[in-house]
Amino acid sequence: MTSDESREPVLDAVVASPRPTIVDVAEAAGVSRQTVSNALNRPDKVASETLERVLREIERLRFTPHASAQQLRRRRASAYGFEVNPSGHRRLGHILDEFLVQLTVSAPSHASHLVAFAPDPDDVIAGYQQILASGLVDGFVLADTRHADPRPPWLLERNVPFVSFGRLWDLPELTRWVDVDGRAGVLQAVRHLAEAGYAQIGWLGWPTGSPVGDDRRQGWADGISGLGVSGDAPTAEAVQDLDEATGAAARLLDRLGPDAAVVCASDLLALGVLRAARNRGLEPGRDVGVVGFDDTDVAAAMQLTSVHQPVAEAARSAWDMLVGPVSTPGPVLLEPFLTVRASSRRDPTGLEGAGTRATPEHGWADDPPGTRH
Amino acid sequence: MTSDESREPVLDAVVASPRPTIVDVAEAAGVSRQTVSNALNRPDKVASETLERVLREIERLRFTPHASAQQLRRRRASAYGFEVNPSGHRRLGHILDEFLVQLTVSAPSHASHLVAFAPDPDDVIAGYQQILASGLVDGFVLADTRHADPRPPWLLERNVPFVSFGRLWDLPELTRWVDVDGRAGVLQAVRHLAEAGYAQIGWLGWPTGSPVGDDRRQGWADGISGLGVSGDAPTAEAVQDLDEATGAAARLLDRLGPDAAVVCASDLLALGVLRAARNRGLEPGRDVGVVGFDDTDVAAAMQLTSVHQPVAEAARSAWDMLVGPVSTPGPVLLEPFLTVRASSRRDPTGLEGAGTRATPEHGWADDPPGTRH
DNA sequence: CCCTCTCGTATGAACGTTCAAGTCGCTACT
DNA sequence: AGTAGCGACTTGAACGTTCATACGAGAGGG
Repeated sequence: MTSDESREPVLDAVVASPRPTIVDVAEAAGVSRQTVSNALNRPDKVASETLERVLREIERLRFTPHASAQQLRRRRASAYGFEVNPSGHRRLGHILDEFLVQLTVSAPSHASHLVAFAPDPDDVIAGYQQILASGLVDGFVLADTRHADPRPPWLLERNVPFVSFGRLWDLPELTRWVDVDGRAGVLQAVRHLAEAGYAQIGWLGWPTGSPVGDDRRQGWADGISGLGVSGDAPTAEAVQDLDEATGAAARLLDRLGPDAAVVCASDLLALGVLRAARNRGLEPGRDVGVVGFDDTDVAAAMQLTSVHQPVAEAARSAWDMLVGPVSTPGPVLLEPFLTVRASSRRDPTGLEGAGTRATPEHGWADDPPGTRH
Repeated sequence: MTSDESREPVLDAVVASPRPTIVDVAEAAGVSRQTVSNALNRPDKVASETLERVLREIERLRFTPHASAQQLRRRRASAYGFEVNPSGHRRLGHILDEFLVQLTVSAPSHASHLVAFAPDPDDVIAGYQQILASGLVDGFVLADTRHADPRPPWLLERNVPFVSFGRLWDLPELTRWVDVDGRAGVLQAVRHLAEAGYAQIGWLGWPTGSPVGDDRRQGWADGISGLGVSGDAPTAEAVQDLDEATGAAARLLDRLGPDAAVVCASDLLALGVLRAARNRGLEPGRDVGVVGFDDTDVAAAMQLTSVHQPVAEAARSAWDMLVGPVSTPGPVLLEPFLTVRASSRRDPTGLEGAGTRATPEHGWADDPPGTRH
């Protein structure tokens, strides 16, 4: 209203290109810095008329708060570190890459962003220490938690916020994780195969001892006993390597009767089954059912039925847990779903192509009526 | 030397946990803020004795400069945006994911870091605009440049630093890109197949019109004519889809004589050839040579010879171009290399497993004596 | 009528650096 | 001898916010 105390050369138009500051907006709207700040951060504290005027000026001047200044003053980066690995063990499947993408997609709704970093493999903790000490990030999203992982204890000790994608098997008292219920996924696979009419369902997994692998195998065991199909339920083991898998699959097929199916702990292992089957003239789907795990693009390419992880939902949960109130979520265990393709269909529907699709093809849309526990 | 003007309670030990600031270091070393700053940023401006003392205190107090404060004062974020996409077209191969990882690995040596962001697909530019206006990033690394991509002109107009992974086909005057010489890669593949003794070498590519695909095809054409193998050199086309590829491959095989080989524009297309070959009882490698492109993990899994892109080197070049002096690099075109697997070996060496390896297996170590133009 | 309370807004200071412009002492040129 | 120049270091200010606090006006209570 009273607008004649500013005697400096007031220009109506946006003068130069240098980014406008909060002070420019304040002057233009005839209020103080703080009111502009409030208009953005605590709109309820500003009289509605003033608020409107300020917001109008913000729009007109195309003002965007300067992130570094906010970070400095707020003493918070609103950023989180995500460790990426020069794919030594970039096994089949970029679940983690996809997880990073989904985290990034969800970041804005938490007024945060992600900073990628690659610690020295010889001293991973130092990498975390450094990026944290610089104030570049407030915390971390862990993925690919190893057995006896040094990171969770280290972070815990320093009170650094973090969340893990993948259960913290070593630290049962910790609840800040999201994971996908591998057991439930494999259970679904077993039921699906039983319904499809396969006479016998075997398991091809990793050597016992890996928590993830054991969990998935448990799903198979539960499925088998639940069906009462019991009788004979052969299993085989192979490490994550195609040749090994092919060999193990061949031996497994020897022990399975006709019309059998195999559920696998990974798409790569499943690939081994496909290969072993073809080697003896069996057509996947028609002659032997095969189901993989992870729904990698290889699975899509090979028309392999596979258990799909709801990565987008996992990312959302991770954010909630990371930035939400300390009280909120507890651990989250998500139910995966099956992407059915030709490798588990006995009917010859898909013969002209390579299989029809009952489920969203690439699956990447993610998250059906996603269930959570 | 003179150390008795500080009368405040001087504590020798690190007192509280709040992060030490440059002032704490200054006091501890008996110098001014600016000298500490200089010790870190312009060591040549500091007397060696003082320098040593300051650095010692920095170490002792575990001082790390506060990134936000630096960014604010320097008016530079030393950060660059990298757009990630919710993998609609996450076709076979995570070249881009791997590129992101390698960029991240190289970031520290340029005193920079990467911020991932996912713009609204309906207004990509707005996403760039916003993250830029907030001062969170100084520039961008583009990847997956589309035809008629709006981003390069937009960035150019605003003088925003950027570099592209992938040629800027639309803007020949722009030189700030790194790319992999697809033509040269395919040429290598053709020569390799000829040496291996395949009688005839066909091409399975994408429909004409995509710059990348046409470039790769040119490598095949060059290879064929260079070898004088000429005569009959059939080609076929398919879009990036396994069924299409399998069909096209079948038709292509019909037109090829015995002992022929096929070079493909992608691993997925090559997968189609493998499949078509097996459908008619041909053993890849022994009966028909197959080479793919991208050296995805699918290629590794299927023992498919493939052209490997030196992604790590590409990332390094991208950084050089992005943060280096305006004068430096010009465009960089990197030579890919061939990862040879069973699918292009006529001898039966690999029969017990699935093929022996002449080249670093997973290839991810990247970058042989990487050649650059 | 005075006192207290609340609401809306304003002011000074601070966050932790680096820039720009000093000061001081010494050397070396004219 | 005067002074310009240089090297080593210091000081005030600024970067653009938000925190903590203060202020003034009006409402409500005794």
